[in-house]
Amino acid sequence: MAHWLFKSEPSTWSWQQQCDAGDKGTHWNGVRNHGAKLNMMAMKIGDRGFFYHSNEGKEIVGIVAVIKEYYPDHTDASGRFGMVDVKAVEALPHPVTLEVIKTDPALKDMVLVNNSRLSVQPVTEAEWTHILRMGGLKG
DNA sequence: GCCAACGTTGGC
DNA sequence: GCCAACGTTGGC
Repeated sequence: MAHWLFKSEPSTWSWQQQCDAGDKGTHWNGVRNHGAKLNMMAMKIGDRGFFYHSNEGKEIVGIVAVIKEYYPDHTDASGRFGMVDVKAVEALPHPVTLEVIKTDPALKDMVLVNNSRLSVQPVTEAEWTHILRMGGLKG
């Protein structure tokens, strides 16, 4: 199972809103970047991803699951981009901040550190388990 | 609010 | 198909 990181500005779409959407989940629409698109196309149902708040907070606040694989984004007039559906799984008891991530040698190769503008990113198994423990889960 | 980094657009 | 110009993102 692959792991991912979804970025969102809380003022546009927050973790709280994701939680309020419940098990039905929501469309992760609005992605207009080919790198992010390729990552979404690689997602399978059941894959997990971190939910990261950009600009405000700048921290990983929760975990989402992919519940629908890549399909066309009806909000994209050009028809070139698609989206997946995700639902909230659980919150991190201790959100992991960008500041902490940047100072941790084990996480120095994270895409979040090296290409912070990419809105949907892959996360390695090592990074995933490391951050889960830092966040207070499974550890 | 500023600005660097990056992606996209469009003229050639 | 190249590349300059432009717009957007997101950390600071």
